[in-house]
Amino acid sequence: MRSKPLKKFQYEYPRAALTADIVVFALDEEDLKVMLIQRDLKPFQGQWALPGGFVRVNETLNDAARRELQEETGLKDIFLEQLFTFGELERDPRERVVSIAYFALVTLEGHDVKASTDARNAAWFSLNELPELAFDHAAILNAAYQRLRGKVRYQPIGFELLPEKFTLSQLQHLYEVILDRELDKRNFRKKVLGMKIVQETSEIEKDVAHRAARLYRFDQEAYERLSQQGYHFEI
Amino acid sequence: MRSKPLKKFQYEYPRAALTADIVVFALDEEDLKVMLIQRDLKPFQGQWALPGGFVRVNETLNDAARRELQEETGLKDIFLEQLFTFGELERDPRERVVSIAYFALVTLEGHDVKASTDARNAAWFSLNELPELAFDHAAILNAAYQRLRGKVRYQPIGFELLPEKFTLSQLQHLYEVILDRELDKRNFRKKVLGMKIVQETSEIEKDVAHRAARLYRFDQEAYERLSQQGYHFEI
DNA sequence: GCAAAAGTGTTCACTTTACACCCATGT
DNA sequence: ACATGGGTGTAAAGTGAACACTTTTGC
Repeated sequence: MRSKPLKKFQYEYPRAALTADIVVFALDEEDLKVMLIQRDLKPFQGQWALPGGFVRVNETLNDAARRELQEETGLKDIFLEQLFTFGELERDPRERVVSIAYFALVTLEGHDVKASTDARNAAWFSLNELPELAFDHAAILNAAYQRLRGKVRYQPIGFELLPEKFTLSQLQHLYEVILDRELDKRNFRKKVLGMKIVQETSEIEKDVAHRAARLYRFDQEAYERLSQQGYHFEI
Repeated sequence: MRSKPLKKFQYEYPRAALTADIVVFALDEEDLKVMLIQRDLKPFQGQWALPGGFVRVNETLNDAARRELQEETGLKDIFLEQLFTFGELERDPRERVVSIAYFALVTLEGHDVKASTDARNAAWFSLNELPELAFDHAAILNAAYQRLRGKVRYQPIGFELLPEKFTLSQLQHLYEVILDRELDKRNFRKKVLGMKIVQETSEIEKDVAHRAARLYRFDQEAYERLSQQGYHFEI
């Protein structure tokens, strides 16, 4: 075993270490999933934890979150938003660590986790079947879920969980899973189409054993135009 | 000039310094105010800035925010909530500093800033007449204002800006100032009284040159009871 | 032809908005 | 008596919720 490198960075007062941890949500046919990684180092070796790691002194918090996410799970170019900063004293048994938590949304299609080189320890877990988590990551995950539930109703972020083209039933299912209640099909469609922020495409679903549904796409520009006019998205 | 103390705290990698900065809002007869302090040290010496300072390695982020606030402004026991963490690289010209920003609400009555010992540099500023601010504090302040505007509509935090007993006109004025639009008196009163979370007291306003208004108080318990029953506050 | 999901309107209850006058008090 | 804000109701419009059947497609 080699000796530790020389500790070269000295300060007048002790300093906390800074980490970024990311709660990545995705949606499959069944329910909401979260990405977890299995730790191969102490502490909590072998336990599941949120992807994340130390913030470097010359990178922004956002950059750190994106870098760690890509290194540990292969995910990149996804929706990412700062969530909350966790700073309890005993979060990490080794020393004082303050963590800036992020939450991220991703479509399962086209973001193959297994394709990533260093992701042999990464896996999706259903929110209902979570393993025990390292550190205070259960609390972070919970905060992220609450945020998602709150935010999805008045900001059009749900689309980040769907492929570019989707059916209205998929969209409805998304809201039903996240809000954990059933929605009325006719009222839902009326509302969504009335908002004028989803665009009908000329395509329909493929390979389904029943009538194929029309595909729509989220119209970001229309949304921004309406937003500026004081329009208020709400489901 | 004495020499710097020995730098005793050493780490394997360089670390950012951590600060907590607080945006304190209050309301007077006219409009929304923010508490600022005039810096007596470099950098930005003499310029106005948000109250705040370094987080100690063995105190939580909340504790740091409360401590700094009391040290610099004398304010204590007030509504305080984490806002956002600012981590751009060049926020502070000296070195990498990550700041956890808080926003706070306070009643002007009973929180006399001048009574505080170390607050000779603290003052309230109207949001419309802000001086140039140090660091990225203008951005922090703006984020706090947006948060206040968003949050006040669906959480009963506005009461934190009023004295314990208040008139419905004061409450309406509060929403008009924060949301920056006029509200209809009859509709406002109907809505607020219909929510059953303000309690009529037997008292009335004093020393006004017109008919004295009835005083009400916010009923926290009723609010929590209703919240648990799925009730959703909204103005 | 049957299973499975797509697609489509109307009614009723409730909520939101607009609006104007008399009342109580202090000076 | 007058100036100042306090306090009150109603009607019209708009929004949200409940509800069931026909259509299309693959097997």
